[in-house]
Amino acid sequence: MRSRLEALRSVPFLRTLDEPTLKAVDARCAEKVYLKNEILFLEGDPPKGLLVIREGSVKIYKVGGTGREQILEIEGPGRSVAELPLFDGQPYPASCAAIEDTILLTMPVREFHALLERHPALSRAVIASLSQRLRRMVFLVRELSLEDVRTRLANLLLELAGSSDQVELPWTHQELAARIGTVREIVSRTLARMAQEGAVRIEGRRIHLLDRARLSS
Amino acid sequence: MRSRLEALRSVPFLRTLDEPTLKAVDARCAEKVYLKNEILFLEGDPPKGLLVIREGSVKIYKVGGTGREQILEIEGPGRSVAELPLFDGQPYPASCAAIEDTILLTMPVREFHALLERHPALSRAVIASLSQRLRRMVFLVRELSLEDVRTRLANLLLELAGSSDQVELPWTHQELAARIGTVREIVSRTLARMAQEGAVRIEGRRIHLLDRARLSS
DNA sequence: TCGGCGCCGTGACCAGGGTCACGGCCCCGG
DNA sequence: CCGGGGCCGTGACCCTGGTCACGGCGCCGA
Repeated sequence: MRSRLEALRSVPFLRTLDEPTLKAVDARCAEKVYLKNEILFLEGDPPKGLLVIREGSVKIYKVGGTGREQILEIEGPGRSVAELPLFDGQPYPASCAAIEDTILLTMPVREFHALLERHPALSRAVIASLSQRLRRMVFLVRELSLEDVRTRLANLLLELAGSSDQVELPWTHQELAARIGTVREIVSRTLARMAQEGAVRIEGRRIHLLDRARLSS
Repeated sequence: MRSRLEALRSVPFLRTLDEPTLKAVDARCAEKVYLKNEILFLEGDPPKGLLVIREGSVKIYKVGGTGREQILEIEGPGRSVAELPLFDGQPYPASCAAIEDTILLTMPVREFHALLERHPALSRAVIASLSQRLRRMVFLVRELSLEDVRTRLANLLLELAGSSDQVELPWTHQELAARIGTVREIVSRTLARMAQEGAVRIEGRRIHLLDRARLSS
């Protein structure tokens, strides 16, 4: 992710804007650096503006009474986060923290609303983007409610691998666990079991998917 | 819910339309009756149009391999369902069935898209509506992942009761269970335990909330 | 070089909750 | 009036997965 402009341009719904408009927007964005583990905002906070990741990545998550953490979404460069409060004026439904050092652009709330009013095409793009998010949440609900840990982990691995037959795990077991709604130990054990069954081979942080059929069984 | 027009008018995002437009829309809507348990569409089906409930109610749900069912949403008169595919062209992410006899209005896909283009305010309202849904899903994820059955059931009861101190259960235990991601037997047992603890009193289908504090503990 | 910290693996334990089976109740239709 | 189907309550059983504890490894900075 080179320039601020590039970052803005790669946000799905901002892509609909023409170049001059984008430049104007760019000029009004503040930039801020967050260190790994630093918190961008907490559940319940009032909207801060439209946040666009220029570099790094962040997690959107909820924490429960026991301190366990459920990650809703992880976003990387060229993605925006936490638009929800912008749209409905309600506070953030979840918290957000940097999972590595991160550079963030912030577009003021009013600026974004002005854009929305002036560019009808933007609204349609926003709708598409929200639809995406909603689908992901529905998927998550389905998994949490109806699938066991083994299956959820397998699905995550398959998703991370894409069409390749190996994954370089981008996160710790802790983070994997929070993503699929369980705890570190269980991820560790489940991976071990998968390896033992011959479904995967584990080389440190790299995982080879040996038998996709067996994995998703 | 008297007339078709009233039904349309009470859909949150259609409210933004002026009366003549709404009448024109009304004229182009098909009406259909579904019997209890009849299926409106299945996960993966292509979009059928914008569906508005005139009378009755439906559930949006997912089913898992073991046949268990997770309800995502229950919608009643004056609400629309399954807009997602309309917005992003993808197939339905979940299935939908009538939980009682239901009268449904169907607005053709193209008609809705035409409306979207011609009425910018509609887009903004749609965004608000989607945001709502997204919030509900986030809430559901949080509960499924981080709360136990006792808590989820208590929350549901509190939500159903609103500010009243009693609820007339609108659904069977089976449906309650599917809503909070568990099974009939557990709901039955958990209610019994709550009663025994003095948190509620159960009179058939009617539940008195005796001790809200103890309930949400 | 050493000490500490973050991450990972594993064993032992425990409990929430899912499954199965069965019996009772209520209501409706034949 | 009876029979059956839908719904509910409950006991017995078991297993997934969460908790606790501990030890090992690798890395980095003092």
